Amino acid sequence: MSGEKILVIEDEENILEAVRYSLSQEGYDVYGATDGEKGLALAQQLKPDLVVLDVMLPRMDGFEVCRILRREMSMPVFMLSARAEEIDKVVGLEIGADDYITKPFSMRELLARVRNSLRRSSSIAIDDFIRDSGVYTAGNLEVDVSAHLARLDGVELNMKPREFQLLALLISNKRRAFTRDQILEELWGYDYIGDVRTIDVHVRWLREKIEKNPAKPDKIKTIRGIGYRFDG
Amino acid sequence: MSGEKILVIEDEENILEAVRYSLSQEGYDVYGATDGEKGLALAQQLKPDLVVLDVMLPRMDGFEVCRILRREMSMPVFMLSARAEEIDKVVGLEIGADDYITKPFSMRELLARVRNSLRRSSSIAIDDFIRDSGVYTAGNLEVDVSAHLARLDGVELNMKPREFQLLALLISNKRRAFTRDQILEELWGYDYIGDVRTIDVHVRWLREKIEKNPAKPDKIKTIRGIGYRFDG
DNA sequence: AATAAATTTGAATAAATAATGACAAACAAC
DNA sequence: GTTGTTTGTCATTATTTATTCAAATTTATT
Repeated sequence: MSGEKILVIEDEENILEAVRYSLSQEGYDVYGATDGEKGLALAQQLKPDLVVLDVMLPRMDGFEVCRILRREMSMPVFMLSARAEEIDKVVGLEIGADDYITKPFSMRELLARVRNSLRRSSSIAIDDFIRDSGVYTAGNLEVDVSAHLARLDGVELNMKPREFQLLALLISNKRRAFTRDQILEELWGYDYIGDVRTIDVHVRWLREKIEKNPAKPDKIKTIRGIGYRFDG
Repeated sequence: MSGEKILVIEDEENILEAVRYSLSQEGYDVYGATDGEKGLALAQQLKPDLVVLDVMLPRMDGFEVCRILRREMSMPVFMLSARAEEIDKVVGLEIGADDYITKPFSMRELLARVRNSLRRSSSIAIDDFIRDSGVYTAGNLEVDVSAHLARLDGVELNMKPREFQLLALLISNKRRAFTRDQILEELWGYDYIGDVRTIDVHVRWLREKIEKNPAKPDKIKTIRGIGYRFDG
């Protein structure tokens, strides 16, 4: 099982190890370097899919490494820094990092951002449906994502924002089963704290609008033990 | 019913008790410690599923405890801190907690986060091959893991969660014989306590759905003395 | 063919999960 | 602010599924 390669450049061993461990758990191949020069060399050799880069590094600081990386390669770069101000100083420098994460950060946050960033480029991606301006249809249902509009038998449905998001997510990934957790993370965001059963309720409302018989849905199917799936 | 073990390390008795009480109510087995050293010792002995850790502790501060825990074990660690500034003070020091919660926090928030975190880590085993989202076929049988769907002669089968997991495991490892123990470990988790004969029963349900003649199976073969094997 | 061991099958019970309905909180528009 | 709308939570009910156990059957071995 070969995951994507991530290079972590960080001089504090504890942080390096913690990050390395968490990312490995998620299935990535993680490589580490403890100073800027080594990190840069390793990056050039490995061509990782993503780089996590501390700002304060011995031998060559994170900004410098980032600048060079940016000249040569195009993977996402995440910068870690001790404090917000430290980053503020250089934001004007237009280093070109893709994301800044300030210490102390939670692993949860880092993982979520990495996941988000890499998802785009991976093949089993969830459609980035907000930018996606496609029109999806399924039987008598028609969903125009960019127009933010859904029609049933040609008549416009009055949808609440959440409902529409949910519908858009599901219909733009027909026949893919989503767990409630995936839906929460996708629509509510990784840091949302809430009850997964909320999803059930939204699904119910959605069904009332788009299903002929909401109790026997033929569009949004329940996958017991998993979640929901849109069947054309 | 044995809930998951949670260790709370917090020197303020009120908070400790409040947290302990709330978590117990949710069905977790909660243990408490009032200073860093005791907490660390208890953690090493208990191997809890999650640790809630105050930043300011007598005898050994939270970051130190976290660092050591991180080196030795891999459970999620939640850090509690008085305020954002308190964390700022130690910025540059060690990090690596899974989540930070700043005081004053609501019990509801803590509970929700704990619940989320544990839910996530407990469903990793199953996700393992859900992530492996191929489509497998064997004769007239077709299994689409990402859609969580199986078809026989083109018609959709109505599968129970466990049945599907079992089928997915077997068919994605055609011609490999699994012992009942391996199956249990793979699908139920290594720490599951239960009768291995349960597997037989699930195999039976499965055969009834996918075999022409369940008594003379040509897909899921019994390997006497060993277990089962999927033959294409 | 008899015996022992393992598996299949059937049925009962326990447990888990989802649908539903009612309510409360958050948010936006006025 | 007040009103109305949207969103999220919670408890209840209904349903489905998992598990265990024991009896019947099959298979291997002597």
